Amino acid sequence: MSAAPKHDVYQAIADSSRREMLMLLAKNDASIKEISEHFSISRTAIVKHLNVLSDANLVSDRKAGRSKIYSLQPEQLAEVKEWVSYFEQFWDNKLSMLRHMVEDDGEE
Amino acid sequence: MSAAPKHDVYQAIADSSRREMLMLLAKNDASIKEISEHFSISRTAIVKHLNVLSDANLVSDRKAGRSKIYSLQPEQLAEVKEWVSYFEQFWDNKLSMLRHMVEDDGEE
DNA sequence: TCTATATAAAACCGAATGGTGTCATATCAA
DNA sequence: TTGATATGACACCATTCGGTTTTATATAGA
Repeated sequence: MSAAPKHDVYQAIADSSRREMLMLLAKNDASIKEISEHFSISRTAIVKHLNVLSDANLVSDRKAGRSKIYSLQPEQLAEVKEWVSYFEQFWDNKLSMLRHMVEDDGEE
Repeated sequence: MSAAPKHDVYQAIADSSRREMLMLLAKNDASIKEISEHFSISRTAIVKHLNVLSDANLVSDRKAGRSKIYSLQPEQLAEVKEWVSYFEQFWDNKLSMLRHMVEDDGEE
């Protein structure tokens, strides 16, 4: 039922600036201007990155006066987690066993 | 000490063909030809993808007669897992708490 | 109303990406 | 040796990506 993302989450997190933006938004919601202050690239470039994150449903935004506030929407990251989890058995058995034990409550 | 990857792991897994290749190699080592048979794109394209995976240290290869056999080398995926884990608290507290408990043995 | 502020929108650019096809080389097997 | 097989190495192509600058619009406040 979730909107089909134009950019998928893997593509969205492929860029380190975008990963930093997600980390930033994990701490606090922020306007475009506030986000820009943490990076050396232009505001336009920031907005493009935010659009990619938005297309991948990793952030949401709301208007507030003349600013646009972005919020983290991390649910889609669960997909990445799931995918990577498949490989956990190859480097850490203890953890993947625990995961199986714990995660037995409503997976599809 | 690990060789500095030219392509990073996030970029490597951004492409769905490359993710499929990793899944494939998780089941069995495979030659370029064998891998190619699972995809509709050209062998040349396959090789390029494998080079990206190799640059990111996600696969290794060995020569065997006239074939080149690729193996999964999943250690670098731990980095992705770690990064995504930071966000787990936002959608699953139980798991991230457990992770902290279990993972307390030698994380530098 | 006027001005400063925050964002939007568009055109442009070089480099990287994902793909192709062609030709060359190495190796196995008759 | 010869032919088929598996890979390597190029050159080429269209599109996307990450970035820029410029111009326009909306809103808050004095």
